[in-house]
Formats: sequence, C-alpha cells, structure tokens
Amino acid sequence: MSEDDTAQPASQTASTVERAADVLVLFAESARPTLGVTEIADKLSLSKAAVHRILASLRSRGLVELDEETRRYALGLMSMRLGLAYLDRIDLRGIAAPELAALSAETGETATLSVRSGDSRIYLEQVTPAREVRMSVTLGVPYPLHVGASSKAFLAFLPEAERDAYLTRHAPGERGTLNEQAEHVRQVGYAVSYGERQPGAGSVAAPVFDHTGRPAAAVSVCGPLERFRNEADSCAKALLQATTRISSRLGHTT
Amino acid sequence: MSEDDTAQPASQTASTVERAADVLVLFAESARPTLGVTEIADKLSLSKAAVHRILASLRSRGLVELDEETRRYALGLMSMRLGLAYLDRIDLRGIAAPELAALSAETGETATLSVRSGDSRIYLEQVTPAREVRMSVTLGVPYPLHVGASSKAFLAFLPEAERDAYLTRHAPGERGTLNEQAEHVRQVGYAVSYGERQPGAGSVAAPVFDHTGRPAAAVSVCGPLERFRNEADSCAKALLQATTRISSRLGHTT
DNA sequence: CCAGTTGTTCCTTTTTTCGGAATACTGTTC
DNA sequence: GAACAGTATTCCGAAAAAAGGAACAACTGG
Repeated sequence: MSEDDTAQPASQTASTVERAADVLVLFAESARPTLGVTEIADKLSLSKAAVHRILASLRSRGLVELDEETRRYALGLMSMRLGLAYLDRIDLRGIAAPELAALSAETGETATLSVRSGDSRIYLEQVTPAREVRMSVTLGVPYPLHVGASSKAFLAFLPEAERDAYLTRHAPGERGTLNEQAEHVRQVGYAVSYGERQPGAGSVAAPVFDHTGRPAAAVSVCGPLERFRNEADSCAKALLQATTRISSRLGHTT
Repeated sequence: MSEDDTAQPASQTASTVERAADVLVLFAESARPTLGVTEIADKLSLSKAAVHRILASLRSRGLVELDEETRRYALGLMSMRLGLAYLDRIDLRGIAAPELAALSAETGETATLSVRSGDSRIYLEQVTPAREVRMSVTLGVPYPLHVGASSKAFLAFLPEAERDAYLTRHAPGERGTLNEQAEHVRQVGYAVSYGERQPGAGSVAAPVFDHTGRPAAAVSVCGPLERFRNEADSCAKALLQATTRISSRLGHTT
C-alpha cells in the first residue's frame, strides 16, 4: 500500500524549497497574471506568513515582482530568463533521439529527424530497424524543401508568405499544385510520399513545432516502397504522437 | 519618502528559498547547459548536502531535471513554462508607459508607442509634455507601415522577405527607395521623419524587439517641426536607451 | 587496478521556519 | 468623513527543518 504515486519523491528534500516551487508553479499555471498573498495561501494551504516570506525571497532574486501599487505579485524577469535559458539550450537531437528509437521499434521502419537549413532540408539523425531490408538516409546532405514527405510536412506549416516566397524561387511552375498539397497536409497533420525524393522509398512525415508555433523540424518514418504502402496509415498515428511529445518539449502549446 | 527602488531584501525572507533561487539563477546565467552538485556548491559557497537537497526539491516540481546517466542537472520543463507564462502575460503598454513618461519629460516632446496591426500601424499610447505648443497623435487609427518614422523604424527591422512582400503590395513604386532607407535605419538604429506622415511634425522612432528578435512595437519622440529639427539628435539617444530597456523586458537579448 | 572525483546519505547540533494573532494599510460604503 | 471590510505585513515563542561534517558509494581516468 505504500506505493508512491508521485514522480520519484527523492529521499532527501527541502520542504521549504518545495513550497516555494509550488508558488512558482502556481504562477505558471494560474490563468491570471497576478496573484495576491491570501489567494496563494488559500490555494496551496499555507499560512499567509509563509507565503509572504517565500515571495519576499523570490522577489530578492527577481523571480517574482511586486506591484507596489496593487500589492500583487507577478512573475519576474528572472523567471523569463530561466525559460529563455531552457529554450536556448534545447538539444533537438537529444530530445528526439528516444522518440525516433521508439518510433522505429514500433513501426519496424526507419525513423528520421531533419531540419531546415536555408532553402534546404538536411537529415540530422536516424534510427534504423534491425531488419535485413531497411531504408537508410544520408545525414547532413541538403535536399530541396518541396520534395519528399519531410520537406512537404515542414513547408506546409510555414507562414504562407514564406512558403510562397520559397516556391516562387525554387518551383514556380508547381506553385499551385504544391500549395494545394500543403493545404491537405495541414488538414491531416502529416505528409505522405511514395518514391518522391528517393525512388523505391515511401515515407510519412510530420512537423515538430517550437514555442512560437513555427515548424522547427520534421520527423519521418520511411521504408522500402512495396511494404511501406500497407504501413503508412498506422505509422502516421504513431508519428503524430511522437511529434506532439517532441513539440511540447520545445515549448509548443496546442 | 523612503524611495528604495533597488532589489532591497525585505526584512522577512526565507534564506533556504533564497539559496534555492540562487541555484536557479545560476542555471540561467551559466554558459553551460548542465551543472553538477559540486560545481554548484563551489560557486555558491554551499555545502554539497545542501545543494543536493535543494536540487531534489526543485526536481520534484519539474524546475530542474536530472540526467540519470551523467548525474548532472539541467533546467526542467517547468522552468520553461515559467518563462513562457511571463511572456504570455507581457503587458506592452504597461511596460512602456513609464519609459514614455521619462522620454517625454527628458525631451520635452511627445512620446508614443505603436504596434503593427496587419499591414497597418496604430498608436497604442502617448505621453505629451506640459507645454503650450505640443504634438498629439490619435490612438487606435491605422496608418500605413511605410510612412512616418515609427512605421519606417518597424518596417526596417522586419525580415527581408516580409518587408518586400509588404512593399510589393502597398508601395511597389517606392520599393527601391524604401529598401535603401531601411538599410540606413538598420545601421543607425532609428528612423527620422520631417513632416512625412503629418505635415508640420517631426519625429524620431526606434523599434522594440521581442525575445525572438522580431520588432514588436515602435517608440517615437515627436514634436512641432520647427523646434524639432534641433532636437532630433539628442532625442534619438534617449530614445534608443528607452527602447533597449523595453526590449530587454520583452526578453530581447542583444 | 588504484587514486582522485563526484554524487549521495547519515546524524546531531543549531538555525530557521512556522503559524496564529496583532498591526498596518487601502479602498469602499454608508 | 468615519466605520468597515478586505488586504498585506510583522511579531513571537515553540517546534520543526536545514545545515554541515564526515562516511559511503559509484565512477573516471590514468
């Protein structure tokens, strides 16, 4: 019966620090931009005195700010710096790696991660399944941003002006067709390709979004064309779950 | 009469919370993405045991994460959420208001704040000086994004593709001239206008940037043309200091 | 394989926080 | 204009919590 359902309660903790952390979390989760001492004390079942002490300490480090007029507290500049520091240090490859591994294991196909580089796309990472016939991509080589599932998934979610500028530069003749395809990709959330970039290969791909809502990368599941035709649908489902998780670690909120 | 605007530690604080806050700040300010217990203890002159307890507590709330492999700590998802919560709640007008008041007082002219709205710009706020002859703008009315100092300051710092798309739509004939002017605005950091949007009025304006580096608003100092010609230079200096401060509150890092 | 780190735990002393109640403010209502 | 809710803030002794030195464990690299 003594199962701890929480996330790993470390044996040695400092309860005062946990209370202070709860206060910060409350600011992050509350709908309101400012909170009062009593309000916080009620919600966290702490005494007003304790909340006051905590706020005074957090304030001394800039994590929260006090509006002298209203006597209400809000998150401070240092809180913002914490968030930006996190975002600065995001290691996309590191975050995606376990998801790619899981995707590959689940689908039995190759999972890839690619990012935009100027007007091109390059593969950053891949995980291949342990099968005799499998697909493998070349990391670091630039491909066009409008050919193949990963490219189309990325392109579809770019702001319209940017997509159009790209298409005018690189594929003016196909602008109409590609814009229509992009519309479809946005509706279903992923792009499919059968032998488009690479003859004999099939692929489904979906974008990963950053905290500003822009596509930051694309993840694909790809394999030999013959057997991939049957798998595409089921792959897409797992793919979208993986990209959703990665996006949320980049700060994307639905 | 007791004006203590510094980060004065209030009489009643919780030292443990302050130590924990110091740990978080260290993560934000350190160049490295991960820190070890000993490293933190050394830098903050705390015992390893204390740091360990603090980290365990912060970890239980998701503010920091532990890489089980390397036994090193990094900022957690909750830290990111704090930052994003701060950014979500930014009250541009509230932040700018005191800066506008100071600008107006220092220059003796009108200070304004405007933001983009689609392909237009509207004044959000203004502070006028206590002089008989002064300038006043109309809040909330849309103006073109390429006429007047505030518009040009904003436009100049938009991504090239976006600026070009706008100019093609709204001022195709002046594209060359305006792009050249934009280049100059970027170099000096502000835009000047003599009677451009409003006959008889002069203005210097500079953009305010958000944490992604995009222009989020424009601040201007403006006044009656005759006397403003002599003031423009000195106004520009104060203007840039003000916009730099506002930008930093929006998370902009140089 | 061993020395030198680093992270973690233990345990007693000491320092700190806790929390209720008193106090000081602020803006509102009658 | 004065009493009044509703705040935030301070005070205090009691009591719980953190500190920190040192032992222990788990690695790393020579």
